[in-house]
Amino acid sequence: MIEKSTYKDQVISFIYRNMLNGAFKPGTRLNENRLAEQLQISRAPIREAFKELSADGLINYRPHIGNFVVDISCKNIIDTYITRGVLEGYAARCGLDKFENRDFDELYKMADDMERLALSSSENYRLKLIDLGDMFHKYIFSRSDNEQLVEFTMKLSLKSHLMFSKYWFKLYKPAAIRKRHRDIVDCLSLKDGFEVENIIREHYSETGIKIADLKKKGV
Amino acid sequence: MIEKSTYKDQVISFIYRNMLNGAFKPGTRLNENRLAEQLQISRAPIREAFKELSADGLINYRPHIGNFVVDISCKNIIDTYITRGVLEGYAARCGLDKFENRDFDELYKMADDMERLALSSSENYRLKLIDLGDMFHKYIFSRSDNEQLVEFTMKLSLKSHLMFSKYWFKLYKPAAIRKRHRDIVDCLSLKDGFEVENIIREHYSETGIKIADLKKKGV
DNA sequence: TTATAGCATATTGTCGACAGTAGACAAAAT
DNA sequence: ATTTTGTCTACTGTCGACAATATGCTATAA
Repeated sequence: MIEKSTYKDQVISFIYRNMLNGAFKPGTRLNENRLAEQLQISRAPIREAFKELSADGLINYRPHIGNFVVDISCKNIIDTYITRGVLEGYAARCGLDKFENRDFDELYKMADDMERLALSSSENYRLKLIDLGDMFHKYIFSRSDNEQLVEFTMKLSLKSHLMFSKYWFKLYKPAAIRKRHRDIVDCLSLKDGFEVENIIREHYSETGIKIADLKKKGV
Repeated sequence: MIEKSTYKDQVISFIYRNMLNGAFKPGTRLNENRLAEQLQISRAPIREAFKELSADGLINYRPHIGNFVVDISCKNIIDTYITRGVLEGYAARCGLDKFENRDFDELYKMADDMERLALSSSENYRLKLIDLGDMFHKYIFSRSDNEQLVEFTMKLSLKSHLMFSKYWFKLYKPAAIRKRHRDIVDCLSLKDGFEVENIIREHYSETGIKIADLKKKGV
């Protein structure tokens, strides 16, 4: 299906790109006039884009003052990951009955591919690794059949993707990446809802703490 | 402190009020021009308000078509309450250590007051009951010290408040309201995180199912 | 009669201009 | 020297008008 695109949507993806490539660093002020001039459009669609980004928690809006790329504290990073773990953990538990053997095969394969990608030093492969990680987790929480749960989970996914993806490849060794994800699949295949929630919560809170740590050290 | 208010904020609370009093029923189209004329302002602040309401999941935005008060399906009602239970349950678990005896006294008192208010037939007391219910739960999840968690929980709180508060007084008998909430406090005071999560999840999923049921019967 | 193409109308999307506010700096008062 | 007051500027908030789009209606063709 062909997507209809307004200026607002293009502004949003423009800002996404700039956040990802580091042009819009945390704390940066996003000036309406400058952006409008830069993109050769009026301020209206810029403002609409800001509202949406603000709702997703990616920029910080202060009335009469302006919009700023969110600058997340260490505590907030951990909170975000913990919350993500709670949501995805429960989502996985809900969808547990729907997983079949071919799902586990697929997920194991993803975990193996992650290791392979992580072993490469190419920038391009690194990006693929990040995408694959997103896919892995989305595969898991999407089974829940609870729209509200999925919506929140994806919101946090987007946030951590844009804010922290630059850290991800520094967190774990390739073999550890594989193991951490295979462990989740192992747990899923045992169909023990309680343990599934636990391991996914652990998975995220551990990562959150590591990223907060990296940030504190000012990487 | 003096509150500064823009037109956008006033539009938002105008729409809140109308959703609560039933003037803007689920599915209603919100026409920009009409609202602008009605409130004697331009369309700009109206559109800004829409963006914010849409982000909170209270209205539904369809590009190039318009904005509509969300019309939630029965499944979606249940999903919303289940998710709320998951979030508040975990938040309560996180803040469990911070609860002291005087907190439990306070919470028990709230539960008792709820019964008293529920016994009255006055419209005004009914509204107070709803507020007290919100306070009770907020008292619990606010202890978590996890901003992200609290943010999501409050979002769902707002949503269910605006969409379903008209149903609440039909759900349980006054004595049951008291008991259901006292049970939660009992559980909190035992400081068993696992059980706390469970009882709060139950609390919400049960309510979600009941409301979905009422809606299906077309009350 | 039914299907399709084009027109009409209402509504959203975008524009450029102006109004109002926050924050910085300079001037005045103590 | 320090605090207060006034002014100036850059920015956000709001405006009314126009452009683009969706949808229903009508006319035409099969």
